[in-house]
Amino acid sequence: MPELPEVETIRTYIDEKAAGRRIENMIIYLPRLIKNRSGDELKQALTGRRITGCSRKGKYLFLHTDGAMSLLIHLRMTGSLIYETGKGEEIRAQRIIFMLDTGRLIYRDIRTLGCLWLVPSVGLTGIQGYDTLGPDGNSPDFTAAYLYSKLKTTHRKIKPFLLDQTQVAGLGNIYVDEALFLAGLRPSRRCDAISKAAVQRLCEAIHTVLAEGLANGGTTVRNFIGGSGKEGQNQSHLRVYGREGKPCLACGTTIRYVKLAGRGTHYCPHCQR
DNA sequence: TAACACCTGTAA
DNA sequence: TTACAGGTGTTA
Repeated sequence: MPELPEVETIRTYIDEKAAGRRIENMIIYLPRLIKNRSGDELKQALTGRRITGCSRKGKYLFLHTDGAMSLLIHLRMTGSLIYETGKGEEIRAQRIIFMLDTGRLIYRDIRTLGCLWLVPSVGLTGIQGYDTLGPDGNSPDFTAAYLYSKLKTTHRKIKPFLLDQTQVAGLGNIYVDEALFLAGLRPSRRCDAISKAAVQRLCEAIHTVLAEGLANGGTTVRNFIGGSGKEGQNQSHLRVYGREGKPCLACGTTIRYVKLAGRGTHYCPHCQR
């Protein structure tokens, strides 16, 4: 479920449930998900450590421990984290289980595209995608002035630019389509051809759609996600994503679906220019 | 910058 | 059977 609002929803939940818990053992069903260590090395480094909290940057989760090393997690397409107490049913597609002093933390992932890394608890992680993240799209650092300075120097199309995590972190396919609709911009618009006024609208639109997603506990599409206890509610608030063939909520024009930069893309041909 | 690769599951 | 899916790193 992984764009910024979904990852942040999981972060809140995990921070609440797992902070203060001690890792007593680990069951690693799929060690290849751990990208920079063997399963045994991960187990060695984390067993006996206490989880001190969970933070997030972009779409990455950082599970902090009281030891020298901590755990960095990227959920990719279908990863999720679940905290369980008691016996419980076996969860489908569980890939790694952290047995805690109270309950257990389960990394679940249907498509197994997710990534976990053992990283230093302090300082740079050495993980390229993480260390090079741009400002979070919902942070005060992500301003219209920043965005304009980046856009004016590149001829890329705006949608792939916004998906580039080194420019702005946390946006994915859903929230980019939603933000471009709110800003009235075609996904194929060239970055250097967007006016200052439109950049202002786009910056505000990004803050708006991320805040909405967060307020609604994230977006849940395709029932197999679920995960962190409860599903999000933002799917019923989407304006264009998944609405191809349906009327635009603003003007009634049929929402169009095209492929852009390899991603399914939804827009209103009348409202977005 | 586009295609492909990594995977599994579901819907057309 | 095929296309597609909330992502991203590598390769042509």
